[in-house]
Amino acid sequence: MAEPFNHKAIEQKWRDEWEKNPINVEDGKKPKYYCLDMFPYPSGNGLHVGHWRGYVISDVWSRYKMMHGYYLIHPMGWDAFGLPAENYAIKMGIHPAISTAENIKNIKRQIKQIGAIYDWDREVNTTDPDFYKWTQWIFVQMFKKGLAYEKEFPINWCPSCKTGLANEEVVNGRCERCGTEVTKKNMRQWMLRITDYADRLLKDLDKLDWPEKVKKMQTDWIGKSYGAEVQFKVDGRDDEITVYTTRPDTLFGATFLVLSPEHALAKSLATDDNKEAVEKYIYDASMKSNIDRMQSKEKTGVFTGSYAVNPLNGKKVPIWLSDYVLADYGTGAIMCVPAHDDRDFEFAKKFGLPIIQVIAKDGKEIADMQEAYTEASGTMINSGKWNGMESSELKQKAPEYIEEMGFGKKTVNYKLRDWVFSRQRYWGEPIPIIHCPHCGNVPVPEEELPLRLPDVEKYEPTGTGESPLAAIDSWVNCKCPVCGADAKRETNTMPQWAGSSWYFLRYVDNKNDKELVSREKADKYLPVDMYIGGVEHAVLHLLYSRFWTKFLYDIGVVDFDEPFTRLFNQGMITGKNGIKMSKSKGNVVSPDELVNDYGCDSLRLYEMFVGPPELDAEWDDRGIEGVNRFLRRFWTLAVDSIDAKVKATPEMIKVRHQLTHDVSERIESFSLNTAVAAFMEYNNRLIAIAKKEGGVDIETVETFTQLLAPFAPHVAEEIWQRCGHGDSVFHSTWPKFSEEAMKEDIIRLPVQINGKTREFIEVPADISREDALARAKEAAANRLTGTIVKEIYVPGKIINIVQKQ
RNA sequence: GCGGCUAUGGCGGAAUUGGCAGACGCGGCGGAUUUAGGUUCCGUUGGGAGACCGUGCAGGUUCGAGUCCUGUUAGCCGCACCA
Repeated sequence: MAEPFNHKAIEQKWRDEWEKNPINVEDGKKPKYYCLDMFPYPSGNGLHVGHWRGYVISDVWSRYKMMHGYYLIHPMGWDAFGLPAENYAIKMGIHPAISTAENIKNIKRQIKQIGAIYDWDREVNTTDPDFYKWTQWIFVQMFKKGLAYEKEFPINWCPSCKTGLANEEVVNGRCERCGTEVTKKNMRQWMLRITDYADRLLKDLDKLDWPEKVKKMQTDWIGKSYGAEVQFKVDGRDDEITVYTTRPDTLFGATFLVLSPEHALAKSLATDDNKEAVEKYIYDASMKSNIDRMQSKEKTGVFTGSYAVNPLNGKKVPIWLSDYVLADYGTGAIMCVPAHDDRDFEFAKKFGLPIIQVIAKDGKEIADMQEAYTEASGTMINSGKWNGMESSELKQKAPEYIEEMGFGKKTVNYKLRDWVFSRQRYWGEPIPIIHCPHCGNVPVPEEELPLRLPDVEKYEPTGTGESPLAAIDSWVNCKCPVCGADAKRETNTMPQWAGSSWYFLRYVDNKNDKELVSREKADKYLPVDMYIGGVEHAVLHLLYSRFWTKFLYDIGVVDFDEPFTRLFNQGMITGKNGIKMSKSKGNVVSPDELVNDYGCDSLRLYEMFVGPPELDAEWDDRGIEGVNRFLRRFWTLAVDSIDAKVKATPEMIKVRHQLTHDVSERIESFSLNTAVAAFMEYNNRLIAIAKKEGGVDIETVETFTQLLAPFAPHVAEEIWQRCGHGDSVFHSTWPKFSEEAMKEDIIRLPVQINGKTREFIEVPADISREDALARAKEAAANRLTGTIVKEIYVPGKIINIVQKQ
């Protein structure tokens, strides 16, 4: 009898052994494979079983790749700057530098329990000056290229976090971090010109092996649209109003203009009669929060009293203000064609403005229009020289016509805004800029980087719009590096997304003090082949990283312009009833106890077994019993079989090939839950065989062990050693299967009568159609009472006999 | 409102190109071992007494539909006046 399975002893033994003799080593010949986890921010709550899942997925995949002969880049690090870390520090009353260090220690301990094959020599920490030196360096390069610039304008402001936010950080009008309603605040900001990259960010999505969902989210976020800008002269004045439209084909149907209340001309367009109402409307709009503005679906508006002239037909159209027109999209002004736009239709109805149809639906004008006809299909009517044209065609050509006629031009618009890059917080990379009264903004000289974050006593956000750094005179006051005059440092810090926008590059050369990454190492190890993490970063981190990578490509730091070739989003582990695990809900399941009771290998297996890796799964502790039972049963089978030394039977060989096939295929298609099911199924089969034969042959034990190794590395390594191997199972080559050897000789074929399964026949796998049908008819003779009208035989699958009574 | 995903036993979930629905596991039930409980092992487990019925619901295509098509409902996620 086998000795009992002692997970603690086995796991400890191999943990120590792998530490002493690392198994992932480069020999200069192996190709590289870079499998990356989204690195965690060091939260004070530690890891729960949901965090484990992603790390186990990436580790299974990494080890699987390793057994295919790759040298792995599989690093781990800490995203330790930013709001989450700082808010936690403030809550606990501990300096963020200290709390961050403590949390990293704890999480690192927990991550090590996973038994993943991380290369800790590559570890990075975004708060390490040796790391953020390069974050600052990238900013300086962007500044030099004109991609980082200062601007004063109303930005999103979180009153709770007391800092400005990027558009990407505002979710449904609330702060992405704390859920507080975001307000507007007019502030001087550092911006990054991500919009310069909009087209490339959009186009290059095509070459990525990413979930369609994420690509779509980025596409929508970038929001490219094609249309035209059209200039309308203000009647009786010199001013012009430029509108942006995607439907220039409907220009003849424009019966009024609407400007956003923030439009530069809004106030001055008001005639004396309307002045009061207009000013009140502008004021009211300025007091509305984003959420109010989003929630009030009912259109509001005010007439300015002024008119514009439709450049196409010379007609006077009234100019209105309304907050449904966004100030920061397009030109902040639109031409309204109520007949062919839902919003314009609603507005026109409410305020009694004329509706002119210019596209004939199904060849005629709509008699009693109840809703706008928004499709660009139909013949143009009421459109002067454009009459008779096809709308869809005109939509394409109109921008050029307008350009030729000289009152507008073809344009492309994006929803993507430039990245608000400064934060009025302490815990971030200081922006390396010096404000000189003579030279303007001057970057901190590169040789002076890193510009260290000074130690402060008061690190709480001030709420005044100034960073806590502004209070440190000795730090703020400096000399201009260009002219030597008294100057002041920029006191804003970078957002939490700065370090994570490029950290994956640093892993491959994390000790380089001359360069961000050496070109040699970048060429050798980058880009990331597989990136694994949650979907919550679809438009934040993943968009920013792509932007920074493209920039680094442009300045020659790296030779690729997309950082993550393949992306996998794992589903979330939730508590009962799909409720997100959180400390406040009290439904957090910690892995620590489970590791202690069942072992890391069992928990790893269970994490994979709970469901498809890409879908959310509800955690249920009880399920771990099942995988633990499997592991113990396999242990017994393996250890007993090693002793028994039985010879392989044809059945064992066949099962071994089938197992290899099934597991390989399921891992390859990322169906890790069914791969675990395959282990269990084949384990059951092999136990049954072993009962008959006194064990299974050593090669079958070895193969099973190799296949299991990515999932349960410790047990696998132990059994592998007991099979007589001196080297690690992870240095062995992934088992191969042969279709020939897998084949069953005799198969059980279902026989259907009129599509319903009635009988089964056992036949040779290569039986001919005639023989199969004959056997089927024989078996189902008493049911074949009618006339046979059709006979279907799908080899290896099914027989269906269709009869008529 | 628009877009996407999901819907299968008591539960988590399996089912290449349409081809035995419910693999695998949890839970349940019965038995063996045990002084007993737990463990372990064996058996059983969609519903129905049965003909049969069963993949959210209603149709359709097909010899055959969980899978394809049309419509519809519910839940989750994303976007949300982007002209």
